[in-house]
Amino acid sequence: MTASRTARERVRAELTREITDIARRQLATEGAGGLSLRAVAREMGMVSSAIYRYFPSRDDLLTALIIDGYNALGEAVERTDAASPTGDFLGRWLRVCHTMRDWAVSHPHEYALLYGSPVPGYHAPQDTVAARVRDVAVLGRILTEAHRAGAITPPDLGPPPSPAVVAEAADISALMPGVPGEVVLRGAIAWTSVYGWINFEVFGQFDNTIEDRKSVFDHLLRVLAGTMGLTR
Amino acid sequence: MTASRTARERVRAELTREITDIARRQLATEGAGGLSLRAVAREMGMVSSAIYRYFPSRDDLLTALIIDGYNALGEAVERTDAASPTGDFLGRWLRVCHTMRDWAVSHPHEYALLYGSPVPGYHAPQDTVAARVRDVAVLGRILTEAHRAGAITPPDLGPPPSPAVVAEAADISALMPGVPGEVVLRGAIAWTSVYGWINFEVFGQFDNTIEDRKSVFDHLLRVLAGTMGLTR
DNA sequence: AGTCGTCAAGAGCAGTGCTCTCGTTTTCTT
DNA sequence: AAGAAAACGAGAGCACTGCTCTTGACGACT
Repeated sequence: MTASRTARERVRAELTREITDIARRQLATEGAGGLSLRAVAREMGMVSSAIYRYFPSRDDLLTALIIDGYNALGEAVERTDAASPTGDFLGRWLRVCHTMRDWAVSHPHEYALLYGSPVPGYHAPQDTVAARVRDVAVLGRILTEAHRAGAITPPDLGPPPSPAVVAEAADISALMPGVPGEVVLRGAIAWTSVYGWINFEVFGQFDNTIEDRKSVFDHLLRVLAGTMGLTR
Repeated sequence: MTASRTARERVRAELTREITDIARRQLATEGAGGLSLRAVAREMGMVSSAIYRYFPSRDDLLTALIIDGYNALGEAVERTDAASPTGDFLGRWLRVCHTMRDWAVSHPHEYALLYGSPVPGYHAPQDTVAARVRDVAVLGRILTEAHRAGAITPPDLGPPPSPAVVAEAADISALMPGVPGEVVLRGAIAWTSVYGWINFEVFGQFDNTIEDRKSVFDHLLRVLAGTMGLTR
């Protein structure tokens, strides 16, 4: 009985997947604004209204693509970290961040969907949060393990954060049990710096200014490791 | 003679200004994607095709808004720095960056136009570069003057940058004559970190995570000052 | 076997950027 | 001052978008 029901659901799942695949291809070439439900339908040989059986609106399609994007990025990062020697904390930090940058550079439009300006009229639903934290969770794990191994000694770079500021980062601290608040904040700073760089690079702010961006990015990562006090 | 000619050009300039004003208001409420030439024309009591006498395409209107945005941000930053005591380099750094963040938070859609993902199908023409460097020029001035005053002693945060990496930042170095390459790079890193934070904040990445963002941002700025070696 | 839900298709609505044409008005030239 | 030239607003129209509603056919469950 489930077989027949599955028969229908299978073709439905397949069509849903085909829609997202075509949409992702359109997204990669045209960008988020150029994503057109009618064009997707045309490419599938369907009529435009039929798409709405699978995605109630354009925003729902975008949401699916966003979740897929977070998962693709998160999976790439997780795989990189899993392939690294556990005790090489500095190396893990460098490789993980390079993976993030590589992914962003090779998927600029998808990256823009995740970390660029929100699409007009679109507000991300809660469904995305689970997939969104995969990359920051990896950083948290690296810092936590490095701290346990005594590989973190943050340098003195000015006045320590006030308890109120430390408290503000409580949600991030939850990802790094046992790590002191100052180190958590340094990690968050490094995190925003990395994405700040990637944003600038992907969105063209370095055009005609910096050419060998991977090398400068690598230097950025090492300076950030220094500010976090990640020594090995 | 110029009076009569000016008569027409004056009304033209006035209408052009009215168009950009209405467009900016639309941009502020709807975002870049919701900017509609027809809606602007409607609000002016014109017919849509008349707008094209003033802006050949929607992209040209966007370009005008982008240039205006860079100038508004740059002017705010310059005014802040001009009002600060010249020798208070750390204070200038803090105030200038807070001004940038304040502007971004209070003009999120305009900010998104400047530093978010590029508008679909839109490629910034060269006209924007002159206005775009006003804020980074201010940072360059602060660092240059601080360096001359001996207020910069960058801490050791790992291996120094290779000559090749320093050479990549030549265009940025040109803004800071006499400043050593390592400091220039630290400055560029701080710069990308600041905008990385602002991006995260404006684009909603800190929602339900960090509440008192100004305070944490202030801490970020002080850590970055320490990274640059800006001590006073 | 009959009923009910799912589906693709088509027409249609309101909106968009943009083009072209047509009189009118203003400016420049002779 | 008169005529040529340029600029202008209005209107119709094209191709496109997201989305809704209805219709008729097919497949699934009682």
